[in-house]
Amino acid sequence: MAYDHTEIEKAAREKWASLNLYTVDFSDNVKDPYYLLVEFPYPSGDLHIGHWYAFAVTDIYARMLRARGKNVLFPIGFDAFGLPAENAAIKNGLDPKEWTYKNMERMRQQLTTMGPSFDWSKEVVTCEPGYYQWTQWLFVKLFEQGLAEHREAAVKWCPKDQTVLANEQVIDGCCERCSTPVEEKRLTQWFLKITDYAERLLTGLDALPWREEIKEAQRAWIGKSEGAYLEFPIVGRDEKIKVFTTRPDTVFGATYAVLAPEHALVSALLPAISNKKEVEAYVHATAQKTERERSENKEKTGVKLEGVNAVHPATNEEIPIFVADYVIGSYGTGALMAVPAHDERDSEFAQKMGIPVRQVIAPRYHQTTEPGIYRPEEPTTEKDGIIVLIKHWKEEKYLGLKWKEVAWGTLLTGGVDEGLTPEETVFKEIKEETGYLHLQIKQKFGVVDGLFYHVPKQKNQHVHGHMFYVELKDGEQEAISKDESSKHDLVWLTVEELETFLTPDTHKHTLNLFRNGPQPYTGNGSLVSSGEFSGRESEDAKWEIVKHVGGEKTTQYRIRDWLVSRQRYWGCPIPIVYDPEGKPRPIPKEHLPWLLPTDVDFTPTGKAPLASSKELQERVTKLFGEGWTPEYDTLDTFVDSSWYFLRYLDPKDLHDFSDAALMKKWMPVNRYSGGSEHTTMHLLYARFFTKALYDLALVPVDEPFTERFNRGLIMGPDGQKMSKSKGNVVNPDEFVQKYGADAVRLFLAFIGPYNEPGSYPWSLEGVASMRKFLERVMRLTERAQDVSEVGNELQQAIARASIKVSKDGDRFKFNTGVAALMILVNELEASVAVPKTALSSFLVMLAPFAPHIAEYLWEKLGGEGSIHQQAWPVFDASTLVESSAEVVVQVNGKRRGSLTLATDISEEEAVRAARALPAAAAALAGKDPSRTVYVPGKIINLVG
RNA sequence: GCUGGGGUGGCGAAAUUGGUAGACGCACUAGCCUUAGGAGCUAGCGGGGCAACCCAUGGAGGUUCGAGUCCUCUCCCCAGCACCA
Repeated sequence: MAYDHTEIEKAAREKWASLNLYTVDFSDNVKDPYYLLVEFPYPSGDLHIGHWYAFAVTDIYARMLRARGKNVLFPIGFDAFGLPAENAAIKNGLDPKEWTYKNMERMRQQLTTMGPSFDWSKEVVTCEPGYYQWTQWLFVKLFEQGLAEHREAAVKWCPKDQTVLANEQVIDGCCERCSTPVEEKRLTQWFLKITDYAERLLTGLDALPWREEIKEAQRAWIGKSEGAYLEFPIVGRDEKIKVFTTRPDTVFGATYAVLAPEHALVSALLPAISNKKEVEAYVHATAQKTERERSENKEKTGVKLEGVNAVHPATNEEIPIFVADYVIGSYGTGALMAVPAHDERDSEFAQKMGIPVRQVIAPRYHQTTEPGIYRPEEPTTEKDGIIVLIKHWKEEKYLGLKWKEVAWGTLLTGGVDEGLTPEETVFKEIKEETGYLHLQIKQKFGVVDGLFYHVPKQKNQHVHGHMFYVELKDGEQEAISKDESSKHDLVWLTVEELETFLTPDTHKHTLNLFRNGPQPYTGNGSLVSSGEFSGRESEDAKWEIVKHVGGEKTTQYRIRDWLVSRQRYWGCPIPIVYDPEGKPRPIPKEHLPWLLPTDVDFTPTGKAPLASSKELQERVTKLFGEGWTPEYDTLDTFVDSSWYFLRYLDPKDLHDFSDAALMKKWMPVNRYSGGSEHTTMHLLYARFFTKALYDLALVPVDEPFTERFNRGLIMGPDGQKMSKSKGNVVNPDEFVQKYGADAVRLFLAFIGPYNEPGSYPWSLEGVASMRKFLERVMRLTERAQDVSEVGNELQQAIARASIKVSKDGDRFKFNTGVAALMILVNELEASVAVPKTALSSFLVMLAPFAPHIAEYLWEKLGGEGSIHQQAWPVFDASTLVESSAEVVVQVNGKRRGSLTLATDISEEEAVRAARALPAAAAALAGKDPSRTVYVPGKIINLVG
């Protein structure tokens, strides 16, 4: 029996078609419904290996579930609107519609060669009026709900092609077609208010059993941050600068305010500004910058608004106002309070501009090295202290204190006594502890908090350490008390020596500030120089401070409203017309579908192609009257794909977008398989649509997809991403011709875990080995014979495979599923007789993976109907209960051998048997084990 | 930089609640069969050692009778976000 895969595959497909195997029966109320969804393809015209990976592997699961008695909906369609069709039109003068339909026809043929069990009767094509009229209807629903808005916004513009570009057409700030740097242009655009759903899109994630990776990517995209609005009045004016901050606890450290160049206040303040020209020039220069230039050059720039000042809301001090492009106009309020001591960007800007830095939070160190590890369980006393770095009067050396009682190297320290300032304490302590008399405080580094266990005093201390740098003027010294000199030795060290000498982290911190200059501290800690809040925990005092300065708690999201206008032809027309006043009006349902006109010019002219249609204008005039004008933009194709999974349930419905009863039964989608590139945009948009429609009572669920799996990527045979320029592109058709569709399916299933987004190299030998496996299966079938009873061991092997393969399918781990089938084949091959019944069970399990050859061999065995109508082999639990098992014998946790023991043996007997094992006895060297661990069926550990 | 996911043979990868590390396959080696083989069959295949054994899941510690799996630190790779206040 030769394996003529071409003939076998053709025959199998004809058989399935004649039996109409894959049309899902919506009226079935007995079987459990299961909705298995794969992202529908764009009809690019050529089916590549990635399509195979997406559809053929997911098909394995669809088939497996059907065999397991589920009523499976496994639909397919085309995401048929989009740019490539229009580019083909521009480049080669083809009609986008013809081009698309021709491609779809070709792709349907190619998809068929995979042998997938799609239910084609549910096919959805987004560019068909029967589909897009409902995209339009849903848009109108959102518009009526206030979720679609018409407003001005910046768009990407290619000056060379004279056309607006979609975000995804901008690669590294350049036009994807001509590599010209993209500019921004302001146009009135349609937005869907996804921001209204930001919080629900975020909290909804918690209950979804998706991989953390996917959920985190969505969380990052939504970008929630909690903070407050604070207001900084402008001296002598009515306007106030409203800022957003997540760190109101640092407000006392705000030493200037910054406005984004596009902030409305900048132009409002211009008359009052004395350096008006400079400010205007800066604002203009920023506006000229492309997105690329802004993100490339992270060097801080900005201009001070001379002649105007803001009032600090806590201290009432006047602080300067700057305009700087490191502030993003569209985030928060487009203005911020700058705290250079506690924000990296503000620190950088302040250093460049020479703006004062004010520390308001003390960095905190818990001592984590011996001696003096902080003991959180014991009480802690708080006090102020000093940490002083002292320079020698002649040499480049600094004073270290080497403690005698403990292995502790420090700078000079001391407690600040009642009534003394830290500065006074510096003079006092230096004199007392070292005897040096003449010195000068050169630098103050602010405050650092140290929490440590004071070994001599035997208690925890929390010291607010005021850091100083002091230079001795000369070596003149008076005698110090015995008491002082007995505690420590004075040593003069270089900076490098000091670094390893110092024990407490706070002292290392002091040295670091001396060597590297001020660094912003962005953590939490005790507040200092913060008026009545000084000494408080920054985190605890945060919201009280907001209240104190008259601020308002608020939450900001990074996610922006979804811009859905595209100045493109091949898309769903936006169902809007403008009345003579220019007000947008939704197109009434009776005029839907609002057809895409055909008399248009696609050549990029800087205007939307629909504007060139005479028919469209005539249509509007005829239906709505003189003075009414059409909307010329079309919808982003992500809108089309945000609800297609609802349409699959009722693709031909002329009266509604879907069927309420069917949605109730089939939604949410049980499992959605797709690519990781759709983790944020598509998945968020589809979730947003579902939630919005749920609120309109149009959809019965508020999350569309219960499970989501991102599949991996197939790389070229060289392990590199496939690309024409590398010449490593794998053409699936070649392999299908040579080895057959079943071998290709098996290999794709076997190549790696399907439940994680890894990348797997294609391998010629790998596909060939799957072909060999299938040939072995054929030879095995030839050996099959009628045997009255299947042996127990074979029965168990089949049961093991059945459980393993279905469990692995549920986890989307087809690689180990295939391995289990291979193991079963190995066992069948090894058995003297191959019972037909055993082989049938195997073929039913192989069928989801290799549907064609399984069908063929099923017939050879004389099976009735189609193998794809057969039930998955299910076994009684008792089949798997084994009377004996191999148990590993360990001595002190090391393997010394193994025993085959009855599973119901007592621990005592098991241990006796283990001790009788020569290797175990030798390892025990005649001694009795002090303890034994027995895990039945697994392990016996004798601990000596 | 931040967040998330990972590091296991020459390669793709396996490993329920902690319980024989490397299943299954590729490549490779030896042998058999064959006119021949890009076929088939048998055996081997983490490292060291004649062997008993010893060492091995990025590295260092720890918990445990027992750790790829749990904890702490650290290095490296991948992905997402990134001047988001």
